[in-house]
Amino acid sequence: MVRWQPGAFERLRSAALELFEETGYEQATVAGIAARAGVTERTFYRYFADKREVLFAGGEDLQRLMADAVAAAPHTDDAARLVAVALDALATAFPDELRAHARRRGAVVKSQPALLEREMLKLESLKATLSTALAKHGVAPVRAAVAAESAVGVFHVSFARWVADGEERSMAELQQEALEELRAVVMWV
Amino acid sequence: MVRWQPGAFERLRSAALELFEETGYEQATVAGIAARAGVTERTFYRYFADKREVLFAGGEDLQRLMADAVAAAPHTDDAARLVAVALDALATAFPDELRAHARRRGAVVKSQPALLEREMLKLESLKATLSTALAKHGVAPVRAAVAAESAVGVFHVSFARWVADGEERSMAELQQEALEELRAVVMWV
DNA sequence: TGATTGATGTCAGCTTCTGACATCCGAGTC
DNA sequence: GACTCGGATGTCAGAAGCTGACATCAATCA
Repeated sequence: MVRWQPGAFERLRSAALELFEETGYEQATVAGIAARAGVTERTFYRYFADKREVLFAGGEDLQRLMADAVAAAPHTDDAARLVAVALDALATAFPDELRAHARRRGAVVKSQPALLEREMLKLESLKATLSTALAKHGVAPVRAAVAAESAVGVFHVSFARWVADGEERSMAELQQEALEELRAVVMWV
Repeated sequence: MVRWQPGAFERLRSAALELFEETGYEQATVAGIAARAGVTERTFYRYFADKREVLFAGGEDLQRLMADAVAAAPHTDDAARLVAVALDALATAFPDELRAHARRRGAVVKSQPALLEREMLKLESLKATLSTALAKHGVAPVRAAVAAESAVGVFHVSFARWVADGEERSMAELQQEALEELRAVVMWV
């Protein structure tokens, strides 16, 4: 009766993840996802820029969370301290309740280079945001850029471990450990 | 007369770069590139997996160069030393003669998120290669992963600067400087 | 009731990318 | 010189991703 039920966005996300799990990313068509969500293909593209993006919606929230945390940090140009603030903020975005869903999503992403590619672009965007945020605190450009690369690198490695089978430690713990490993490497030079 | 001139691969690469510069990446069609190179669209796809890839051919060489250098390094599990070896190897792949071409290519890549995305995937691949190479030397997995993230981060930042307008320093110098900045950040924690 | 606005549907069309098969050129063989 | 064989290319058809333009429907408010 009704032409459209509310929540098309969420329905599309769920439908896509399910279909990707069932048939594989490539086999699943946008038309198929849309049909499962009860809308047309055209509507899919009104919510998501492309087929891949349906798995990456909400990435801006993560950036804003991190950027706000750094911006609100006590005034300092100590890059290391600001990086710690950024990592703490990121950790809060991945509570244990989300791990099960993150694993499902991660399995799909890992299966397809095109999706890994998009994930890397999101991380690059995160790097750029962090670098800018650091620079606003007075960190010199090159130092800010390198710090952002390493910080997001720590996040990336930790996230991969957080999602890995059997892993139970929190993002905060894993990031702490990764950061210590980074220290151990750099100290030795 | 002749059905095909040798060197289709190089002709396609040149034609693509030129056309991208003239009309922009999105406006340029694969058919247009192929026509300019004197070949059909189908042949383009025999050389390059997709439209973007024409700007990234040769990435495997870079990986091999780095992997070989690390593999040939004196036996040690000192990650910092191995990272230095990897960065030195990477620097040799970017002599000043290549800078002009790298700038043209870089301008196109920077103009299009889809291309930036592919570039990030290549860097991710480089990270994976380095992480594996470090692990083969006995570096613990997490440490290897974090070290690879930071090392490729240093490379990335340095490469961006190397290609930037007005920059004249060598990749080796820029990487050295970036590495020192990284040290300064991490030391402070 | 009527106007307005936002979400959706419909449709046409371009482009990317792939599979299948035919064709041509060059190199070696007899 | 004729034959053959393999690699590179051309031809063709078609699926799927994506976009612009325009119509339609439902909720809201005047």
